[in-house]
Amino acid sequence: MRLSKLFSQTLREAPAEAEISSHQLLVRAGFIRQLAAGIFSYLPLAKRALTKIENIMRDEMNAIGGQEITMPVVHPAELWQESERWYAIGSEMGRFKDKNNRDMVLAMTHEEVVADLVRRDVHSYRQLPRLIYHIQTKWRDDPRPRAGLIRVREFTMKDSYSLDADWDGLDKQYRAHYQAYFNIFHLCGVEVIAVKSDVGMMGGKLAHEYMYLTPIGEDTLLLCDACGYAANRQIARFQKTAPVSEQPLQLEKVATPETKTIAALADFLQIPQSKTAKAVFMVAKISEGQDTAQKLVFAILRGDMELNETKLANALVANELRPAHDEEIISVGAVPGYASPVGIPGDAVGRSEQTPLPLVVVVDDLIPQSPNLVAGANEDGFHLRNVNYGRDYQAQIVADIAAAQDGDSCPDCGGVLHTQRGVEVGNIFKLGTRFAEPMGCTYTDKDGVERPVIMGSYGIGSGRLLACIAEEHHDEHGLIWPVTVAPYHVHLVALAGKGSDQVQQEAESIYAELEAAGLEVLYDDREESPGVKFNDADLIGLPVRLTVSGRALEQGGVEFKRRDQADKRILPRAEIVQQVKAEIASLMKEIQEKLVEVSFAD
RNA sequence: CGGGGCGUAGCGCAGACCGGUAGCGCACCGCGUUUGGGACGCGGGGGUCGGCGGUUCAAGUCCGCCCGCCCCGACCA
Repeated sequence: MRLSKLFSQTLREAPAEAEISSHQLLVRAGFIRQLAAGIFSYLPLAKRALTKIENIMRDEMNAIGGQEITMPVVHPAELWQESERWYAIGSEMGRFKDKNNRDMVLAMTHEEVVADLVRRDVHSYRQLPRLIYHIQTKWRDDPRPRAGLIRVREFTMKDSYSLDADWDGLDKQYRAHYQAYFNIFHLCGVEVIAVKSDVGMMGGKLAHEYMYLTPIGEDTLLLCDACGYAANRQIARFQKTAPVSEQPLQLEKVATPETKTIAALADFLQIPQSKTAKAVFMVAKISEGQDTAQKLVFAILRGDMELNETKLANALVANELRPAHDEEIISVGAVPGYASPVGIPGDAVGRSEQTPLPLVVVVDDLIPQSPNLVAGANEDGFHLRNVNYGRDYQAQIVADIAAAQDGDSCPDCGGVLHTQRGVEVGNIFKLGTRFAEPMGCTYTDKDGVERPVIMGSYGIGSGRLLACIAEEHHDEHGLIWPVTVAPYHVHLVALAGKGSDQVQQEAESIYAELEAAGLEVLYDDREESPGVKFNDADLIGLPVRLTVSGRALEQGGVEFKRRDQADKRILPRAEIVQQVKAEIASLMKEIQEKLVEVSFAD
């Protein structure tokens, strides 16, 4: 490809809104252009890199028995109503009506369509197991797209769906993906760790997320160096230190003016925060079939702990959770800043605007073991000493709802947990019968018994992966593509001044030779100064740079430089093709060697 | 959805407080010089100043409403 003909242009300065390196560099190097918030065009260089990423995914999927298909981007709403996700998912789902006024859905993912295909075509155990996958555009109207390609609304994803007759089969396909995904990320030059994750809107039994560790990541992970425990903060467990047991003492009201926070309370009473109870009010939407009930949630934790909303939502089986307004808190008889469940009837009903809201009290599982806590008195300016769970109040739900924090103890080995940020570049889910049951995907087994198909679903976003590669592989001058995903392998720079036809002719013939040898070459044939050409080469970041110049020709060849190394050397004119091929092969080998068997951590 | 910021040429920005002919750098086009790390000279093109409404003799500038984009939070297969 001649740079003079390429549809894109490098920029000296990145748009002001680009903050992270991958975003700035991909824009400056002419890979991507933004159309709207979270919606991007991919120019030729990006398209070529994406195609390589996707082909790596194809190879690995095919290697574990995958068969590529394509499923639609537009789905009839009925399918999503059958799975009930039409009701469970809010504004994130793109909905519109067709010309006949029928509700339609823009695909966020394809479990429903897979289920529909399966129930139409799969009837016998002889048709299982199967693995199908596709690479398709999805739409998720994310409340806040950000960080360039890391978090977008329209994106392309490779997703695969495993279909099995039994749970052992699912386990096999799950483990096959577990390893295949490590292979894909290693081949793309991105180190990841697999962490257990929340199953979220997918439902299902077990899920792992593949996290690329980076400070710009939006997920917080808890990692244990001692035993390797790794989990998304959303579900991370930790060992709670059991408090020293005490005889329950008598309730005692104490005046605590202007102490509406736990910190202020502990300070005022000169007690540790662990001797206080914290009340957090949320409003949960809980779907009951096609109806959605709202409940006012009164969550109680020890004062030294933070609420983990995902754990709370899971304990409630809620699809949505938001902080309660003060009026809603007051409507059940509690006082914001001085609230506690003591004296609030368990069947209390509050009001949100005009709607009655049933109350549900949830306490963290450490609370019943923690005696004589200080909690609010539901009276402005007063707290209660010696509040004891069971004696003074009851909860409908006792569960682990506390967030793990830096320095907490590892749930598996007791070691110290630390937090790190990461970007989720892929995930694998054991769906089980989450979609097969409601959508009627059944097959007949050997004994003539009808059984549900057991499903798994596995996704990798290709654009996000591209961004993570760029994030990982760059320096102050520009991108540094791993050879496996580089849009081209060789950046051929011709430094031909006017009146130096010889350099131009040599460059042209070297370009032709490289192309003829099957090498992928980006040839800078523009009339630009050397500085511009070198800077653009560094910015675009192809693995190998060849410079044809009068100086190099005098030394008998062309100058060779790897983008990831500083040193340069002259390749003899006659050996250019052969040596470049050898270099590319050795770069490929460097990456191939990173492929390792990763032990499966359940 | 809450908090904050920003919309002036393709990109980066000035002009706005204090209303009076819309500017600078880069990029782009032409000619010439230059060619190993973002060259130089001369000439040139490109703007509904995010939109609508208001105030005014006069609005990029003042007022109101709306839209878009970015950041923090909420949310998130």
